[in-house]
Amino acid sequence: MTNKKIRNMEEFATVSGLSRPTVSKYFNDPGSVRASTRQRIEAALEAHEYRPNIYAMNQNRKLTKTIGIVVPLLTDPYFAEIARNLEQRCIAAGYRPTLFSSHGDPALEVEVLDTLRSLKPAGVLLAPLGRASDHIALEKFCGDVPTLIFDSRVGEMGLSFVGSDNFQFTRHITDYLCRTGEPPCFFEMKTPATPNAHRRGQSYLPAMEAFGHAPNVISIEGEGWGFEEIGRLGGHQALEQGLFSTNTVLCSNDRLAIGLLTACCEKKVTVGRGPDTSIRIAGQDGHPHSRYTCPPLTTISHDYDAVSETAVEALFAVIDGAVSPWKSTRLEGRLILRDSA
Amino acid sequence: MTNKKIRNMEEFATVSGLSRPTVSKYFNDPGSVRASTRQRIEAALEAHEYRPNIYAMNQNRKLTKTIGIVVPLLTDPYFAEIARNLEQRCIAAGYRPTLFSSHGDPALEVEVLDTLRSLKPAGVLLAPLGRASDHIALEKFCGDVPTLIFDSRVGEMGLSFVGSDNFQFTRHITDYLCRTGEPPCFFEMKTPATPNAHRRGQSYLPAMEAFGHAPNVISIEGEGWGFEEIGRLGGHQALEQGLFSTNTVLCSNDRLAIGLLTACCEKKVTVGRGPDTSIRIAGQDGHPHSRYTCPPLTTISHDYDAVSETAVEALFAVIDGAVSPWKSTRLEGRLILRDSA
DNA sequence: CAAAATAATTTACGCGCGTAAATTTTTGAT
DNA sequence: ATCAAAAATTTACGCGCGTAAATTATTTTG
Repeated sequence: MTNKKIRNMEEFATVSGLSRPTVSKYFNDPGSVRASTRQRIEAALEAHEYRPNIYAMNQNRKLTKTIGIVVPLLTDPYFAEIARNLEQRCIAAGYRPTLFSSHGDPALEVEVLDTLRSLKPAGVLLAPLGRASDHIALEKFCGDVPTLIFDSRVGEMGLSFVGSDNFQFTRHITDYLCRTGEPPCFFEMKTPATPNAHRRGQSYLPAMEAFGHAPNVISIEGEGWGFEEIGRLGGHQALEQGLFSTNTVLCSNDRLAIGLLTACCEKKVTVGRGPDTSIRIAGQDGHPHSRYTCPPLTTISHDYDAVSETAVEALFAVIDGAVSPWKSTRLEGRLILRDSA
Repeated sequence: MTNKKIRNMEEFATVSGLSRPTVSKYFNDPGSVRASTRQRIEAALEAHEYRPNIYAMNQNRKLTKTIGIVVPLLTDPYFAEIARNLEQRCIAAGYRPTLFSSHGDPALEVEVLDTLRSLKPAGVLLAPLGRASDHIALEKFCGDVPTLIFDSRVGEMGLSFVGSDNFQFTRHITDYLCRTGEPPCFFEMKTPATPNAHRRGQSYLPAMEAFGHAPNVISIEGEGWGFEEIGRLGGHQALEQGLFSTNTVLCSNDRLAIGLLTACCEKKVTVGRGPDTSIRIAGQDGHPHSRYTCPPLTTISHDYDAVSETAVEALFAVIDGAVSPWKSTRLEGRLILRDSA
């Protein structure tokens, strides 16, 4: 490393013995310059540690190398995990991912989108809040920025949708529960935040019918994104009022199940599939925490990798110029058998 | 809203009947222009929806309005929660927070810092990985960017340190456990990732001594940030080999405790403080999930709000020109009594 | 080895804004 | 009404880079 510091691309071009436009080309696409030229630049890069000014770079580009990743609630490990997955794929593809959380607030979601718009991103991976989202604002944003919707579908917005097949989720785990014991009651929020929850509720009915069982849906009160607490309170109520008509409960999602497990614990109701337990509980999502509940939670898991890869690939294809009609891709879940059911 | 779109600040200044430099002043500090001028700008702002180009703005500023927030692992709800807290405080203060996670990887931590450097942030709130961090790279970064270290202290880096008083944490909860039952064993990782864990281990010994009890530290194997799994595996081993000399276990942190709870569940060891339970388990951190374990976890909680506020205030003070010597602020934790101990 | 194809260079302009200095206008107190 | 202080304006320059067009150098091909 030499002593004098490089201030701009002009100076850096000089020390590497090239012209500024050539160096500029390199930074915008290292593959667009001759191999020998590339080596000279990379050698100079190690010797002088220069990095182009991002702001000056992006000012004149209509599209940057930024990818926005937006999730409804980053404190939910499920979204944190999928965000991490997406983030790493973006980096691997040479983009600069930037992470945003709507924190469960529709107004904040719109603000995030406004911020994102001014960032001129090459594309955005957006998991919307769902029901509470400002649909008009979302639609408008999708018109301005190449946006791929994931996790929660809202209309036919954006380039495409990638998520999980909620019908398959519920059908599959209901099948399992029916085959291995009493048929499950369905434990859900009365006014769910996302359309996924609605689909799961819808799917429960025919799945039960196929086995000739009468469905029993317990819809509990509760607003917002504090699912564990909602599940816990609703669980207490359901247990007290004897709303569970069988000894098996399928929860609309894992966080609700975690709350219900806590309620059971507080009520001294033993959970599990053994002979000395009184209730079976299953969730849906494959939440990162589900492995560590007591007992460990039987659930049907998102295919995190496949969802992430499909979403990212679809977005990159469009960024690279592909034109394809809107479509919805829904991936199947994998049953994870543990002790709770 | 009128039809023609504003392309730049020049045009926006024209429609609002002002000069560009005045408008520029407004965007850099709305309070720096006369009230009547401010109103005219804000009226025009609503009528024409113009937003200054961030890239052009930041190009000529040596310091931007960006605040970098870096945590070791965003998929850990503890860090996600504190990041959310910090984020909102930054927004409230008129800054643009940008979130980064090192994902438990020292190399990635350095990359994040490099990215951050090129963002010319007004300041950075950094929770380092700790032991695994590249100390030289961190030190260098702190020399370039106003950086406040939080959560895990590493030397005397940056402007200051804000975190929790780990000595008080362990002393306090050990006291509680000693007073209410058998004295606790201490369950920890042999090679912890953060200095906090080390302090807690150190603090356990004198706390036990004060009660005249012999300490018993169980140090388990395990590398990385998968604390629950490490706790679970270590828990199985400890239970099988009878390493817990009393019926009470204090874990170095909540995630380890969650893993131990799972191990107990898998081994049919009943946890709680009732007469019909065989082991008491407590954690440390006030992890967002600790309320929903089975049984709910007794723990000593970080004061999330106070830590966040202190950190943010300290950083803003320096950004606003205050000069103060490096100092370490450590806030006390609050005991949260639940059913596990 | 010459011609064609490819890569690099030179030259030149503009992006959208920050910002400094000098000037004019407005404000608020006397 | 008068005048000093404060605010806004005008003027002018520069930041660091993208990018286009024309030119020159290098590599590849037949």
